[in-house]
Amino acid sequence: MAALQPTPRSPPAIRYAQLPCPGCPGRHMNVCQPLDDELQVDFFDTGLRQKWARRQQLFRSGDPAGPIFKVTSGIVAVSRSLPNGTRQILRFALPGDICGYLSEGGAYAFDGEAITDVTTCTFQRDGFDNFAATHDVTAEAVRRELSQVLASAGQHLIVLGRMPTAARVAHFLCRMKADLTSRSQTAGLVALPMARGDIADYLGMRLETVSRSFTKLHKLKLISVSTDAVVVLDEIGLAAIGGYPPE
Amino acid sequence: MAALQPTPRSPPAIRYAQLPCPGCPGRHMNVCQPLDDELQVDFFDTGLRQKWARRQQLFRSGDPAGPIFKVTSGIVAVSRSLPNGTRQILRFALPGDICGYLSEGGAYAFDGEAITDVTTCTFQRDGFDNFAATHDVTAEAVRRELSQVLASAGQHLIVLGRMPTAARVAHFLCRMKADLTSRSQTAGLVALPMARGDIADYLGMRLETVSRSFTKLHKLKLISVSTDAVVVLDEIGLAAIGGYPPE
DNA sequence: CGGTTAGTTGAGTGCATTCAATCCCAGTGG
DNA sequence: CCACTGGGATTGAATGCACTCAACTAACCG
Repeated sequence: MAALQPTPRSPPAIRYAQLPCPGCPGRHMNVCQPLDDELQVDFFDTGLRQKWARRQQLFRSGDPAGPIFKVTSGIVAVSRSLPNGTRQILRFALPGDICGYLSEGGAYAFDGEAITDVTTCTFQRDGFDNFAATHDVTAEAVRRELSQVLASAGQHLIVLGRMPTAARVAHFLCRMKADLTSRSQTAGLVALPMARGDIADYLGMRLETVSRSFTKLHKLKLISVSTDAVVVLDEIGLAAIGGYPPE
Repeated sequence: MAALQPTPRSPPAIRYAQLPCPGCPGRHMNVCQPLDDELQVDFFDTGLRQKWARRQQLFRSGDPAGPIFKVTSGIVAVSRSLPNGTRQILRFALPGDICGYLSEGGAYAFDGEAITDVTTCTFQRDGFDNFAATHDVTAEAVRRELSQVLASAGQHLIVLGRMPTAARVAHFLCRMKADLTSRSQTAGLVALPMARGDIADYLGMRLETVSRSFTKLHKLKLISVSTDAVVVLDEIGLAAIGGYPPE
């Protein structure tokens, strides 16, 4: 479990050098995207750049709610673990995404773990809130980000509740492909920086089943598999199995 | 399916008679709760009271995003159906809750169906947005409502992804009990206005399995079951099985 | 070259599903 | 008043999909 490897909570923090948002090139609606240059500098001046090693914990469910993290590179898994040792990953926060935002009774609502090496722009919570409170565009962007994440969680509920395992994997691949393509990617190549076990924890299945699903989709000539990437051979067919896009 | 019974989309709308929020007595953070009396009158003056029959659709995924609904009595299921006919209920909107808020590309993101007879306070979307834009407390309340729903969706993901069926049902009962207790309810009696099939669609299982789970929990002397209610006999034991509350 | 970690594959089990029968109860008409 | 009907709920039997446990392979690093 997490306790086995003592993870330093706060890596060295470097003050942002008043640069325009490095992770912003916008996949998503984004909390700093709508700001003009001057405001963006003000905003980022309240943030610190931090680097995190793979498998480090950025925040932990139950801990007093501290900073908010904007992922600028790498991937953070937002998750929660159950007493029996299993964990469920709720979402992967990609570059540009915010995580550690939700709190319940003054504590982080979920765990945040670096799936790859990660850099974040780290904001003090009250500074972040104050900025949002005094700048309408940011408040609006936060609202949109929340809506976005909520819609995505809704989709995820459908996947976990109503799809067989192969379909889940197919859906996941389509989703990753769509997410990555909007960030300029080579043809059908979908990078999979996360381990099989992480995908399993995201899709509510076992890593062996993830593996079997990959080979199954491979045998159907829909994808070509390697450890840390997948080539989508038949996007239509894959989307059909994965029920993607919705409807 | 839905097409079988032609459901009139817009039941007769009655203009709100400038009354204080009828559904507000606050289970939750609420979009009209934080307003002072005068503002609340202004706010509700922009809403219409509507009545909906059981199994009527308030809004439909894919339809142009129309009004936003505040449930004032009854229960609305927010769901999405898959091509194969199965559906997943994402949440039950109880009195005080907002639904129909999320949109994707100008269309409702999900379906909304009255599980019981329902009354709503219905707001035009842009009127609602304008009000939130010009009243900070409302904007803040919307943000909190979104956070609340998002945290709840996260919990739901854990249930669907990582819990066996009996635990899902136990969790569901604990949750319903907590929700209803905060709205003053008799001892251990948990009302279940929704059908078994609805519970199944919410918990990602079949109605037969829901039924079996009920009898299983009954045999463990944790609950006593009837069609439209459950008596919780052993709250501790039930919570233990259902992993509720989280952690 | 040995050791470690991640991934794949195989065999067997079990839990939830499917399909079908039965039960229960409220509503209705004889 | 009671038999009939229909929808919802429960129960039973059999199937199958995903899980568990275990062996094996591949890649990586010292």
